[in-house]
Order: sequence, then C-alpha cells, then structure tokens
Amino acid sequence: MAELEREFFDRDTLLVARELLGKRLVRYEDGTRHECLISETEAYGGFEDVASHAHRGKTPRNTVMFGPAGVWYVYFVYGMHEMLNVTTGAEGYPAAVLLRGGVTNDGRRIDGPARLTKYLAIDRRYNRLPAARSSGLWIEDSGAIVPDSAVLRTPRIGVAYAGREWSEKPYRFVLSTDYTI
DNA sequence: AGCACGATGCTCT
DNA sequence: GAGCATCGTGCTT
Repeated sequence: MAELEREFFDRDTLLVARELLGKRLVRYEDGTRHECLISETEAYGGFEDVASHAHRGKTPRNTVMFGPAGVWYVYFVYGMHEMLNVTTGAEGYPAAVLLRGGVTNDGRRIDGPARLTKYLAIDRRYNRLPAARSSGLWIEDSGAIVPDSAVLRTPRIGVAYAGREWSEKPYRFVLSTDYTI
C-alpha cells in the first residue's frame, strides 16, 4: 500500500486529522510489522490554539512542532504515557495531529493515546524522526474510503485548562464504531 | 455505568 | 514546585 508522503501532512491540520481516519499506522522492527487502522485523532496547532503545546512559543519539547510536516512528535506525560503525534502544516507553523486510537487486524479497538502507543510499542525514540519507512514508523493508505457519515467530531479530551473557547472546539475526529473497513 | 483517585516523571515557570 | 493532550482500580449508585 502507498506510504503517505510529506505532501499529505503539509496541509491544514484539521484536514489531515480528518483524513488520517482509516489510514494504517505501521511500525516495522526486527522483521515484524505491527499495525492498526487509525480510528481517532485530534488536531492541535497554530499560535492561538491555547490547548496546543506550541501556544506559549518554542521550547525544547515542542520544537519539532515548528519544523516541517510529516515528522513524529512523541512526548511523555503523567509520568508513564507516551503520546504519538505527526507534525502538519508549513515549516515555522507549529501544528500536529495526536493519534488517539486504532483498530487491530482482528477488529479490536484500541481506545486512548497511551493504549495506542503501548500496543505498538512506540516511545520517544521516534521523536523527531520522519513518518516514513526509513524510520520504521509510517502511515499507509489502507484503500478504505471513510465517508463523512462515519466520522464523528467532538471537543478534544483533557484540555479543559485551555478555557471554554478552545477546549470546546470540535477538533477531535472519531471513526464511528459501526463503520467497518 | 460513573466518579474519584493515585501512580509517576518530565517540562517549564 | 505545579501541573500535565492518561489509565486502571476500586468504590458508589
């Protein structure tokens, strides 16, 4: 299947978050493919998005968000969880999509960003690496057509600190449970 | 089924 | 030193 190139990610963050639903996330290591379909995403980005890590400017942690699109941004929270994001948009514009859930090849749903990274054994060693085969972690077009009727939009999870305006924006995209590839 | 809470370490003020 | 883009457990209804 076709690997998603930088051009796919070098677009509006909300569009990328929407279109990542139904795509295949693949990690390849030691001759084994670990993979699942992406079923939940969230868009973070721009200077004004108070919920975004980049809102207060560039720091050592979020620097990768300011770089080119199609690069992994993996960070550690709550003392135990790895969060997987892909950068989007033009260089200099800080934005990324958080991958929050997947569906395994046997149809099991992996709900939650920490569960997703745990399932695929993804951690900070992928931070700053390209979302490409060369890094061993990439995203493929699965061939699935995901119609708008199968996509739910809701506010983002766990960002109440950002205030009502930004925590209530419908920047979370979920593949409805009755949709099967 | 839903809420409260503790775990645990890194990041930035 | 505070708080976090979370999750599992254990308790209440």
